[in-house]
Amino acid sequence: MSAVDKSGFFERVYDVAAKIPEGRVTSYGAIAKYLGAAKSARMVGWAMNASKNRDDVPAHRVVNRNGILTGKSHFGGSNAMQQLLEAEGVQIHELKILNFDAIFWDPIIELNS
DNA sequence: CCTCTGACCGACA
DNA sequence: ATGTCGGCCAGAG
Repeated sequence: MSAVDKSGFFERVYDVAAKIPEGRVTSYGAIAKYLGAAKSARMVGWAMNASKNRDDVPAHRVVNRNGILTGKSHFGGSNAMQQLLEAEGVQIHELKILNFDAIFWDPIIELNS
């Protein structure tokens, strides 16, 4: 199996986030739970912060469990995060994903099938 | 080396 | 239903 080569929490987060299909979104807790550390959801978000060094990690597709673009503030200061998601066909209203339940991409389900 | 904080989530009162 | 607290890992001062 690929990935998990670098014994690091961040590397695993990058690996999962990089597999998020276009037009789909997931939550920090979902990734953390998939990694077996649901309580480390904060760390996932923080890993996203470091993901700025990784071009393969679409942090804009990762939101909180409310479907709100919490990390938007970290996305360069503007609503670039929402713009990116809308560009992929994700309907958002005031940083809130409308059909969040419909486009939600769960790594536990998708990667486990 | 020690301390604090951080893009969250779930439990409890 | 609303507010508060703990927890997890890693990096910066």
